Amino acid sequence: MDKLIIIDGNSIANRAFYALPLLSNSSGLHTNAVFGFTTMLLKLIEEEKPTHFLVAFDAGKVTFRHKEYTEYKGGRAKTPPELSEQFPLIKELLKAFQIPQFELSGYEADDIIGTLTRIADEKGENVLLVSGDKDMLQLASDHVTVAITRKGISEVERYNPAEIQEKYGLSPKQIIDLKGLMGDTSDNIPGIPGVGEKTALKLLHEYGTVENVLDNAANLKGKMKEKVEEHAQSARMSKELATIFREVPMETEWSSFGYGGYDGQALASMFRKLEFKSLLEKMDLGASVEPSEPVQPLDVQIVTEDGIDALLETLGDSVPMHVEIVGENPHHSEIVGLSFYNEEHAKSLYVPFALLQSDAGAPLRAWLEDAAKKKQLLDQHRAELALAWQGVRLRGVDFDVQLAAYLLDPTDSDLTLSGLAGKYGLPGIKADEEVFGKGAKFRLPDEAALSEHLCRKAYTIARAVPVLRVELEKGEMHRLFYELELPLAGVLAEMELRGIKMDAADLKVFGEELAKQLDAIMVRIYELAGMEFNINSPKQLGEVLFEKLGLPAWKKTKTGYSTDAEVLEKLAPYNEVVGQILNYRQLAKLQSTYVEGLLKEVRPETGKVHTYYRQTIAATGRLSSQYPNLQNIPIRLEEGRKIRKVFVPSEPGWYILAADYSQIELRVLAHISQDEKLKEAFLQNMDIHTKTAMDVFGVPESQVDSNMRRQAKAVNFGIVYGISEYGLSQNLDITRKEAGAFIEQYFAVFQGVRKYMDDIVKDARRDGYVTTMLQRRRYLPEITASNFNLRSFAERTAMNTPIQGTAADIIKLAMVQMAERLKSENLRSRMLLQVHDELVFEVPQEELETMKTLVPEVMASALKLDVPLRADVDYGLTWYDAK
DNA sequence: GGATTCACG
DNA sequence: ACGTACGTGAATCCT
Repeated sequence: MDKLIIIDGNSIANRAFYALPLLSNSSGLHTNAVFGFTTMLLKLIEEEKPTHFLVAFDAGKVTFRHKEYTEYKGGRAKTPPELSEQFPLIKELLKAFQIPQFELSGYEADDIIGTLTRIADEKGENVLLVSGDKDMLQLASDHVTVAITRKGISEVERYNPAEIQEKYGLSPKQIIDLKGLMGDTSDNIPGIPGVGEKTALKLLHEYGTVENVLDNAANLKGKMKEKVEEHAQSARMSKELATIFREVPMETEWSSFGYGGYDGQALASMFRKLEFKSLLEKMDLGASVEPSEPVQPLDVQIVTEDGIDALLETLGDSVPMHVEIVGENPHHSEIVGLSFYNEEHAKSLYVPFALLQSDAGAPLRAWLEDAAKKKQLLDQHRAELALAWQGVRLRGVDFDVQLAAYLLDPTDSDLTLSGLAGKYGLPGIKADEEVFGKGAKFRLPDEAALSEHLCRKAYTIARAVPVLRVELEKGEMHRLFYELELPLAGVLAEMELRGIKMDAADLKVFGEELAKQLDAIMVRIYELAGMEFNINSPKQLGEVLFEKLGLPAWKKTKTGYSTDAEVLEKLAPYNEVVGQILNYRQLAKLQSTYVEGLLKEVRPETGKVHTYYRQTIAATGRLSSQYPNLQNIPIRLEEGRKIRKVFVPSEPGWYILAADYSQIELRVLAHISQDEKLKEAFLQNMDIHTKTAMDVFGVPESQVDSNMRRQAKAVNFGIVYGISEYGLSQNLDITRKEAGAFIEQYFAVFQGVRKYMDDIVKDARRDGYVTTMLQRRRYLPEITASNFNLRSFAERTAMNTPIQGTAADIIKLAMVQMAERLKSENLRSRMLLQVHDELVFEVPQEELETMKTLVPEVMASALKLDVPLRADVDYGLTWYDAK
């Protein structure tokens, strides 16, 4: 038997658009409605296996309904451009799916659908009608099932006449009467004012139709009677408007809706354009790529003991390769094996890790360590760490696919090979998840499947390298890549492998003291609250504070009361318990994250922690740090700052030396904006917040008090973050108007900064991206959004990224240069940590004097700006003392 | 796994 | 009218 699926195109597109976050691909095309539409189509094809398929769209703006009622659909918000621009994409998508589309000028999709379902009814063919609009229920019949989307788009609720009867106690036809009485705000259909679904249902259960309700108005009572009598005409018209017209004149050949499946090639190319990577993979369309890149079966050879010599010969002087590592933290992970691809002979080679580590593997290990043998990898940093822990020092990497892809789009969250293959039109490759499974289900497959997959990786890297190389050139990021990021990867690995020594015993003692204090505070909190509860649970805490103790709740989160520090500080005067909770929170944080968290990461053999700097995470070009994060060790509050006392030199008689840039972001801003006043402040080496206070408040230095300086400092922060009145007012706890006055006053003085802020936003709109001084790039597709919030966010990002990103460029330069200097000057001092604007070293006593000058000198001269860069240095026996 | 909170620059 | 300061990672709770 035939089965026709009809989709209410406009309705489903709308549903998808509002149900999903505003996705966009890297060229700024919005894709959320298309994505939602696609998932729905795939699901329907898979689950329903339709023999016939059709999508109906509204055509034109004026329909016969407007002639009868000019207000029809008036007051409806205009379709946002982010959605309008997706309709052509949806239509293109449907072509790839080979699903017929239907629209007729002067009629809405509803009417086309109404007519088609009538015809199907008459022919006795089965129809599944999919819409987001409950009005469609009027079309349900023995042959027509109506599926209405609910919450989001993935789920639908199906209705046949019996189910409508069950849920509403109405027949499908009575759905029209329901709307006649209720009206519909979204279509501007009035109905009877004051009659909602409940009342309407009650009336219909009693009287059956609108007409009958009106005829029996006299039997109604009180207010209801008045309303019905007064709006009788409105109810009749509303019913008429709500009635789907089922006699649209159209030529219908049932066979023209026949569905024979989608065009895989067309769909794959569509998904690539839209960057629907997950769908490409899920449908295994990654394989059906552009004709220029057909998937080649690989000639895989698993290398054995006596094959090593031949392998080395095949590898030659330059080869794409892959190191398969299991585990998140490369400082303790397992290596599965290595794979290589030889372009010339189209040969793939797989080396199990055990072979590499055996005696027979020695020549290959030497080859890996030979800097003259060039290698191209995905994530050399990770490979280098994992291999180093196994005693093999990887050298000679001259291209890194992951690092390159990060520079091309630092916001790309999927820098795996299968992700990049989808994005850059490379031959398809399975996602690791598909081969290994994930979480508890992770398993290595048999060696044949394993070697095939890993060799496919090396092969994909081979295909990726030339593509990414060209893209880097196009974006003028080749120097950033070859001269900065690639060398930096090696510098980072060196720092991380070295690790930093911790006094674990001392940390334990600190933790024991914390535990005592926490115990005491906890007892006191229970006493003051009059009950025991989990202080760590914001939910329970909220109930205690705002319900039991009745404190005023003024800020909410998605799930309930907010209990963050800002709220608690305002509540502190009301009840002693609040201060105790703040205190508890502070110490609990130290205990769990810094004492227990750090102790877990200390290597018992060496007493060191080895952080893992991530070079491809932050959208601005900064590094991030994991396992443990050593970029957020407490410093602002003395209690927490004490944690820094356990970071000590790894050798007796050595010191910790730390140097941090002074106001690097504002100096960068002075340079980029060329603002005369700001440049002058730094050229004269003034305290920038005091100077800002003088200029903003118009007073001499002697009259700047600490409060004025504090406010000026907040304004400077705001400037760097991409200022908004609202943000500044929140930060300073002042009104928006006052914040606005500050900002205006600031810009009146720093006019070059104002011009920069205006220009950078315009540039971002024109180009779709912003760049740092070293050409690091960040795309901002939402800069043209019609949604105020999204657009504002993108504008602030446009202002902030060149500043934060250039500062990141500078300290990265300093790190690479510093590593070179330590080596060239035969210094024993070691660079250990980077904290965004600070570098930390361990230094033998006899090098203290040298390093005290060298480090600030290298940092200050890393990049030449039109204002001086300055780094302050200090040293001591612990990180705490190097302040 | 999302939400909340809080540590850093 | 709209309602967020920019960039991160980790611990904890709870659905």
